[in-house]
Amino acid sequence: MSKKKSRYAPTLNDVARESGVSAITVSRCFRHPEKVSDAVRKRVMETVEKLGYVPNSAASALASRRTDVIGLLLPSLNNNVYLDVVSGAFDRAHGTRHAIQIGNHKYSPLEEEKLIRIFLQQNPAGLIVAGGEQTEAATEMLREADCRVVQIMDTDVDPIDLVIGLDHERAAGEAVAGLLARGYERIGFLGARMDTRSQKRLAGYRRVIGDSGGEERIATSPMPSSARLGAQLLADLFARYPDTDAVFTNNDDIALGAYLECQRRAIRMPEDFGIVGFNDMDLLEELNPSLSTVRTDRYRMGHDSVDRLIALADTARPEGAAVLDLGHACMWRGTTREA
Amino acid sequence: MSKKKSRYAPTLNDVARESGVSAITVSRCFRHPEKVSDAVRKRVMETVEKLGYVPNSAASALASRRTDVIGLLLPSLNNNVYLDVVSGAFDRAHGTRHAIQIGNHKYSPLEEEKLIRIFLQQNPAGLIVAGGEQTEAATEMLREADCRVVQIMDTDVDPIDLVIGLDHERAAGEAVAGLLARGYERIGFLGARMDTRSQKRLAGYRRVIGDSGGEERIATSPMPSSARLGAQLLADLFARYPDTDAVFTNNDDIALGAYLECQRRAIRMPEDFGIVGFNDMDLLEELNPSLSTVRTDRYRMGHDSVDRLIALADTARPEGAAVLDLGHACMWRGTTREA
DNA sequence: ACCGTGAATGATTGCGCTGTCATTGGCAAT
DNA sequence: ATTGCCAATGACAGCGCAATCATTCACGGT
Repeated sequence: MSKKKSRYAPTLNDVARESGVSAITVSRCFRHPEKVSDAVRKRVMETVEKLGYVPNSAASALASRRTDVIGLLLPSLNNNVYLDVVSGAFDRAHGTRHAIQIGNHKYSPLEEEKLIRIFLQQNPAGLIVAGGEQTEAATEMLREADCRVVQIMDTDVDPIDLVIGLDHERAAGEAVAGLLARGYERIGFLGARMDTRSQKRLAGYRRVIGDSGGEERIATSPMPSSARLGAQLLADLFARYPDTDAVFTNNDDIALGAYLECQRRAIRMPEDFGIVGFNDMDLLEELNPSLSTVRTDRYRMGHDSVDRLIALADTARPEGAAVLDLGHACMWRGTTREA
Repeated sequence: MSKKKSRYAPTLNDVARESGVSAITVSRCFRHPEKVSDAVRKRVMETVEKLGYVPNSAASALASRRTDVIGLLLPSLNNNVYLDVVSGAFDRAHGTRHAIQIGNHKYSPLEEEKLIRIFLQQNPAGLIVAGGEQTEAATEMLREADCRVVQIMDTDVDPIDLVIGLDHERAAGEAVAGLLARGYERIGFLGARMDTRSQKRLAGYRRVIGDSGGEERIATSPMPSSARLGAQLLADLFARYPDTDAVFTNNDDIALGAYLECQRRAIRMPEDFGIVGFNDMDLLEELNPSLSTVRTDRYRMGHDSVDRLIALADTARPEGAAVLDLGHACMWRGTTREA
């Protein structure tokens, strides 16, 4: 046993010799099992078990010009929203031969373009990109890509193969309309890290407020979301619009901050003030009163996009791109009055 | 030209031809830049830029029997604790040629063993494993592995190359001792998902309670942590020990649940009841009163383990394994009295 | 008996890169 | 001038696998 090298790692050839078949037959047992007779496959698989053979993915990738890697490009890893996506993606990939490779571009389109180039160069089995803020070059690469691409989070992006997301503008609009329906009249918007999705939520807020003839009351910050920032934004909003009686927030972190700021100011919820968050993080349902919010199914976005990519792997680009709207659900809970 | 294919993807040879050097020299510019003269390297790198060349990692891995992948084996992806580790690991790997490959074994040692086998077979640049609950076979594989292994989270594991973590038993003991020092006398323990780390925290609780001559008051559940479960566990504890005046909890989710249950029961914190959580999730500092907890540096565990692995890649197993204790910090905040 | 058919299996080749060893040439010490 | 040495660069082979094409063989229809 040398100090280095897992030297006895068996190869395809070892398995083939041991099972009395040719190497390619062993290969087929993994890649195209339907092309091998049951008897042979069983024998080969027993040898595989016995020797502890694990295919060398580098060799496989080199020979077939195709890896089993599904790339998952995200704008952040500091956010529960994306953790849910990751979790769904990994759950679906688990037990398949596919691996998920995460890339984090930190909301930088240039960084994203770089990652897309690197990922595509490795011939992935598929690619999942979050959000539709790519550079032109990146979009072009995705269009030309030799693998299927799933765009997640938003539905209103320029589709390539498949889009799985929701309509943030509509979801926000519905939440704000729900506040109006519940008798709140002077509704504000709190938002942090105003990326495109946040912009869309703001647009939904504006549309509904505009339609209702109400006044826009907006407090935003380019900083990343946090509860602390949420409290500051609400304080800011109150400073400018003291009679605000409800807020719709960009996400649940901000909502929690606003919620706690209300508690500090002894503002009664839902009687005198309403809050609606966005995303439905588990924790916040437990508060008293519990937080009203808009539920989005991030787990399923991750899960289903991997599911579709596995199904679509090795297929040609479909004629028309499909858009899967997973929708949303307004969860009216304790921080808003009854309708 | 086939119907698809990132067709003009340039290879090493293209770069070599274009720069007027041999292929191996281009290779060296990437793998061993110090062995190439500055002039040549500059010229080659310009060509690389010009052609948009990206090395084919499969070919590189096959030829060198070494990938640039650092495996990160985690017991869960539904938990902020591990998200922080992931985040730190990705941040450190960003911009290097190394990629992080996550594996999620969902607290199953058998699954972990399988993942370790698969990962090692790909000749990773390094491996990070969380927790010390491996099967014997898994431990053996890690010991024989042809790459450096970093064990994170705990410090009291049987070390292989490098351990980066903290002493959960000690941290818990300190937290409980802190509660005693703050005048709480009938202290309970709430715990969910009693994995080894939770067991260690429980052991720390027991030690300190035992030393103080107090009575053990323990409510645990095998279920995954959640705020809801925390509330239930506290209710359970009160049912059995109505005079409990403080709890140390397994983690912050449980602590939040206990906190909210106290609010529902109108129990005053910190006067009549103390709570100390574990992990220091950002959100909970914002509560009123803010949650006392034990801060642990998960981000740094992820970050530093990648950092060390990059430094140690291609080195032999060191003689003595090193243990890096990142320590912890008891954050005495609003849910506990002054000392 | 003959052929055609198709399922099962095998032989060959090369994917793109890097380890190894060989070669070149410049320079300091003799 | 000669030697030895080292830095810089190159030629070649082969990593482990799968695409491609070739071969074998059983079987049913005529």
